[in-house]
Amino acid sequence: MPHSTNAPRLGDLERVVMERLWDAATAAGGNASGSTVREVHESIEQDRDIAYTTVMTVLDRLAKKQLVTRERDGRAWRYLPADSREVMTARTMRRTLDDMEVTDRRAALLHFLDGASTDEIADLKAALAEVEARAAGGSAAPGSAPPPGR
Amino acid sequence: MPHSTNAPRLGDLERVVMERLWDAATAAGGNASGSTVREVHESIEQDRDIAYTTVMTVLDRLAKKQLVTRERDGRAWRYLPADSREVMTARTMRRTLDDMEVTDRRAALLHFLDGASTDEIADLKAALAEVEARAAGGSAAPGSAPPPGR
DNA sequence: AGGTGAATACGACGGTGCGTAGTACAAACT
DNA sequence: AGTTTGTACTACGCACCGTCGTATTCACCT
Repeated sequence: MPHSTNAPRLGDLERVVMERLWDAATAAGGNASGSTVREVHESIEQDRDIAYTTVMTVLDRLAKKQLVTRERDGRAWRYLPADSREVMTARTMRRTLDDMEVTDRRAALLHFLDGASTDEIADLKAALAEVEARAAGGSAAPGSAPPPGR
Repeated sequence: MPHSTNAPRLGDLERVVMERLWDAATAAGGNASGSTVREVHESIEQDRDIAYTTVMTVLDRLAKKQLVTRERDGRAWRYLPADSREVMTARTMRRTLDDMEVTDRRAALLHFLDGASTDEIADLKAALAEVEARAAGGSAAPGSAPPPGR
C-alpha cells in the first residue's frame, strides 16, 4: 500500500467544476436542483476549450469521491455539491490542523491569525461569539440572523 | 502543463520525515543543528523497515521543495525544517481558506469552530487576544509569557 | 420500425508525485 | 589499499488527474 491520502484532495479541474456547481446553485437562489453535465460544460467552455466528455469524467470522479451527489432527470443526471464551499473549507482546515500533530496549537493559530485581515478577524470573532452563545443558551436561533445571504 | 498544485503537498512518508526532524530539533532544546540522513533513518527504522536510501531520497525531495534546508557537516549533510510545525500548519490552513473562494467566510469559520474542542477554542481566544494586544499596544512582548513550552 | 441525436458508460493514454530502493561513485578512516 | 560512510543519480510501480475517444443506451420523430 504505497500511500493513501485519507480525505480526497481536489485537482485543478476538479476545483473548477466544483466552483461551477456551487455558483450555479447559489445563482439559482438556493434552489438545489443541480446542474447537468451539459450545463457545466457550457459554462466552462466560455472560458476555455474543453471536451464534453472531460467534464463528464471529472463529474463522475467527484461523485465517486462523494464530493457531489447526483440524481436522475430524464435520461440525464443532475449533479450537485455534497457540501457547501464553507463546509468543505472548514473540513479541510480542520484536517490540516489535526493531521500535523501540532504540539503548540496556540502558536499555530497565532501564526494563522498573523496572515488574517481585520475583516477576517472580525468574522472570526463573530463566529466565536456565536459558538459560545450556542453552547450557553441552548440551540435556539442566535440573535443575529442566520449567516448573511452573501 | 497538465496540472500544478501551487504549494507543495506532503506525502505520508514525507510527513513522517518532517515529524522526525521537528522532534529531533525540539528534543535538542532548540539547538537547531539539524539531523543527518543516518539519524533520521535510524529513528524511523525503530518503527518500521525502511531503506537508508529511501530516507535520503525523501529528504532530497523535501529540500527541493524547500521544506527543509541543509548544511554541510563534514562529508554529510544536516537537514533541518525550513519552518516550524506551527508555521507550516498555519500556512496550509490559510491557503485553504484563500483558495476556496469562500463567499461567506464567517460561515466557514463557524463550521470550523463546530469541530473544535473547548481547549481549542480557548487557544484560539488566547491567540486572538494576543493579536489584538499586539495591534494595539505595539510590538512589545505580550503580557503572557511567550507561547508555552509545550 | 428504423434512424437520429442526446446522454451515459467505459476505458485509455500521458504526465506527475510519491514510496521504494539499487547502484555507482567520492571521501575518509584504519 | 581496502573498508566504511555518505551522497548522487537513476529507476520502477502505482495512484491520481487532465484529457478525450469509442461504444452503448434510450427516447423520440417521421
